[in-house]
Amino acid sequence: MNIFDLYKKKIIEIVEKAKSEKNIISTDNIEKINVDIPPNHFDCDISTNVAMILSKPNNKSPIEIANILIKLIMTDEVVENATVAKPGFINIKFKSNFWNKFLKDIISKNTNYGINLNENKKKYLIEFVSANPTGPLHVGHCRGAILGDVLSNLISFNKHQVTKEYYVNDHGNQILHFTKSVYLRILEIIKNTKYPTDDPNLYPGDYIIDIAKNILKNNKDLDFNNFDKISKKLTKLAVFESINLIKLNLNNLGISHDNFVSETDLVNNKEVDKVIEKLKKNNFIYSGKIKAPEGEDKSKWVERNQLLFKSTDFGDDKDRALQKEDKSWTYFASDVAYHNNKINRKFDILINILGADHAGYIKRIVSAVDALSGKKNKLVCKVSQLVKLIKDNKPFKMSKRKGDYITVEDLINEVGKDAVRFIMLSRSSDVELDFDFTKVKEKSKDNPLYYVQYCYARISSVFRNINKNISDEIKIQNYNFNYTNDEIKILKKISQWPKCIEISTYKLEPHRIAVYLYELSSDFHSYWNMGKEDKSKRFINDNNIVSDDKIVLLKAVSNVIKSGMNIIGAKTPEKM
RNA sequence: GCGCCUGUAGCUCAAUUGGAUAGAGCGCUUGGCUACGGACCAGGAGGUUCUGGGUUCAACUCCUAGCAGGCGCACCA
Repeated sequence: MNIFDLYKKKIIEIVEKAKSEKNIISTDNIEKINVDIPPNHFDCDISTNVAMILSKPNNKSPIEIANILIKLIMTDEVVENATVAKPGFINIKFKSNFWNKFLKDIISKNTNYGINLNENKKKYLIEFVSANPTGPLHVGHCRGAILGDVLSNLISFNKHQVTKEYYVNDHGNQILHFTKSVYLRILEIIKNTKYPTDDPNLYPGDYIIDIAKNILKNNKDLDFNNFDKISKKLTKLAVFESINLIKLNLNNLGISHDNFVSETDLVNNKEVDKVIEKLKKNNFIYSGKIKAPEGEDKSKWVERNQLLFKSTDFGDDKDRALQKEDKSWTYFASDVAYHNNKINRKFDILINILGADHAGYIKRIVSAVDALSGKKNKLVCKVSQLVKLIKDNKPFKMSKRKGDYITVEDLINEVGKDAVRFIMLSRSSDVELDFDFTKVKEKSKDNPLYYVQYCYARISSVFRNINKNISDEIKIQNYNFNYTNDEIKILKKISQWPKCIEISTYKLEPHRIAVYLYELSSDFHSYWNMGKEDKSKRFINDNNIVSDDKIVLLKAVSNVIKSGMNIIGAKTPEKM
């Protein structure tokens, strides 16, 4: 149960009652009230701003309103005490039987505790990674990949339906250069011709050689004498190899997509032509010229007459080109077709995860979705900022020219999948992230993954000591315990879990989960250490028994850590 | 020139969708292992939340004008 939602309803009931008894006149803005967590130094469990909200419509001071309301709040059977604080907050402390009810409920829910069932179930499509299929994933792709995956976990944790999709840009010039690179590596193998290293269009990485070898191995009767004749076939083969490489990388990160949608297929199926027609009909397309941006060297600018989409109608700074000079479609044009395809599949919410370097692309694609759906379909774009790699306090540089960038594989081999996932989520995606190799490998408080896992392992060890398993179901007859303030501190933290889930989902900010788990672990470690001086706070007593109230507490903490780590996609080992 | 993101303790970052006395880790400093797991804990010092204006009972949060850093701004994808 979400005690904040629950008590908000209660407060509204109380306000209605006060109105019917003519103690207050107006309940305007009542939907704006909050039930929140009070700051630590107050000895209470929840607080509400209701008096401040009702102050104006009733033409009374918040303190006056609060004093009227606390009399009614005090009559609630679960309330021990209600007080009014400075600007007009009402602080409420529960009787200890309240926490018993709370615990009984969350223990029965197991790892389902925290699911937000207030919303109607929706169909989500989340597109993420979508890296060019020209080689393995590198660190730059990693953060967005994890962000997308964890958002999917979060959304499906809340019982919505999620489809995870990867858009394969297997069309256009980049792919042509890529195919050419593979081709030249093949020639290098079968004809011993030297691979040109000075052509900046060609891909330098050694993995191209592996792709060439694989293609040769599986296509023994293919004739490689004429590039133009086999380029289409070769592109298909090379992209296939590349995507397999990427799938492997993703797999090692614990990520799997439901669909891979091919750009070439969209073009071949004439979906681009169709969507252009649709936009033309609705008057969003014209033939015109784009002006050079201010402040840049305009001498090299070539003005061309081309097919443009009126993205400025939707707030973009310029209209966007759909067709190249040779009349082939631009990347944007086929992406518009792809998004039309998404709209036709009737999702409620579309989400795209993009890297910081593509942030400038958002307005035009959102504009396209607005135009195509008549603003009925919403596309939400989430940007993940750069990751700065640091080793021994020095930045770690990669050179794209040499193709010596650090791959996802390198990263996982160095620090492990779970650490990569947890660290990438430990900060808001809006800020650049320092990924410090040295620290991530440390097994200390510097490393939040271990800190949280250690908490779970400690709980496991208690169960192990009494010959039980942490995942065993527990059966308690009567929830009739008296928790101390130190224990209630942990319970209060646990009570915030549904709120954490709700906000993380609403704002698409999964880092809040990592932060929360760290804080919960901190509260737990703190309590654990109290047991050193105060035996009553140890979980296992002198007779090697764990009392029921402590079992329940342990179980509640471990359930939340378990489900949080499930969402993040990191393991919770019972021993470390 | 324009757009997006960021600016909070010496450093790296949080801050409950506008709440009360802005919190963690690292670093500095004092203390705690015969211990249910010390991969841990308790205490101390450290702040004009980049600046100015505005909205609000209430602003790190929203609006506005600046400053600084990052990313981007053609038919690349």
